[in-house]
Amino acid sequence: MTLLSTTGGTPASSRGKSRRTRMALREALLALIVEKPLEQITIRELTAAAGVAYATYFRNYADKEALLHDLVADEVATLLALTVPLFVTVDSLASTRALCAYVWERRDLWRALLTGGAAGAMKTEYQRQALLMREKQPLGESWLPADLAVSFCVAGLVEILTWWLKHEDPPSAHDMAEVINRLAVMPLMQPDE
Amino acid sequence: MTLLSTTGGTPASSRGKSRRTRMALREALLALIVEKPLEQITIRELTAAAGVAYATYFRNYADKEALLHDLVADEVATLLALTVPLFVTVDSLASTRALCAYVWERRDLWRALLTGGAAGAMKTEYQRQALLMREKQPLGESWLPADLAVSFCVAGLVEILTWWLKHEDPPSAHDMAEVINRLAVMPLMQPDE
DNA sequence: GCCTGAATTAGACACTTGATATCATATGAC
DNA sequence: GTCATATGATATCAAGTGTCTAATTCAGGC
Repeated sequence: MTLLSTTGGTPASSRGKSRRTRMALREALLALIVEKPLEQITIRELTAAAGVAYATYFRNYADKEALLHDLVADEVATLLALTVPLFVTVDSLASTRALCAYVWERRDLWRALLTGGAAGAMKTEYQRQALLMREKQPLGESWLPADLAVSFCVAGLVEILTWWLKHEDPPSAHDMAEVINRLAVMPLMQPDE
Repeated sequence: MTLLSTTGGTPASSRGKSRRTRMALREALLALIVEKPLEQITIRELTAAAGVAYATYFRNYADKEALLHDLVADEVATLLALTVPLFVTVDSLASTRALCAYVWERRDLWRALLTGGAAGAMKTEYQRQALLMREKQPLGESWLPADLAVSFCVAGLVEILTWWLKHEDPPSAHDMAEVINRLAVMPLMQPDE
């Protein structure tokens, strides 16, 4: 079920020791990224938190950005799979509720990724994957350019979800689905004249 | 001791040499930020591009972030003054057109700030100032929380403007005003039932 | 249970960069 | 011209990245 990182460089041995190393690094980064952006996290403190030697980091990742990208890309793929139905289904509100339910269910993870120092990377990767998806499955004609629609929708989604998970007394997933639908989904539809 | 010559706030020197230094640094940063984010710009390369000594940078700005913040805060204040009318006027579309006309008129500046490495700082500062503005002039009750409305609107505005200025064959300001109004302004209004 | 190769460890190392300090020089206001 | 002030040029420190080497550990096949 878990999508493994698709970092090409390492041979088939990625099931042994180095897999555990990478998992430890990912979890350590996830814990650190909650409080500060990547630039303020040193590789030394990251490896210390993961219980891994400093030099080992560079045998698994080329630089500091590579690990964050790995982590973010995997999780975004899951989120994107729940985002696509918003626009290919007839009942968009139901799909939006499913999306919110999932985010709420894993709110610890998404709070870390969205409200912490990975927010920028999240939006960038989300948009990148969403634009790739659009090319595969082109939507019908619309009153606004398709890539603008994608960029706006993703940016709005990230913004609203971030606000939600940052809030100390957060509204229910049901209410948030209403907000998302009204702000980031419905406005993209063809205006009926 | 004349009040006029040594006006409070900035020392009398801000009309002389150091003013020219700061202007040179701002323009150099503006040129460099087009291609890469602030983290990848070294102060040594910045001062070289500005034609000033390395140490001089720190006599004018506390650290690396200060210059970018200075630059961004000034321009954002101008943009925000044109953003507020979108929500306090009856004819929001007319205000949106004025906003777009201004951005188009100064498109070189805004292309540098929005499509380059300052995009993140732009959004952050735009939202920060907009939230301050909201506290001074509280809007009426709405179906969604005021701070979420501000965050979403600013994020959407930045996203759409960025797309516009990145585009090689950009639509007219008039058309973009229509898009902005439909995506980032109207959806926030009270739904009529 | 042992062997073998791949991965990790630990430490030192060169290099880049942010930020500070010092002193001589140049500039602009009066 | 004088004088306060800003700048130029340079040295320096601290911190962090990325590389390298040799010794060590570990997983899995025999």
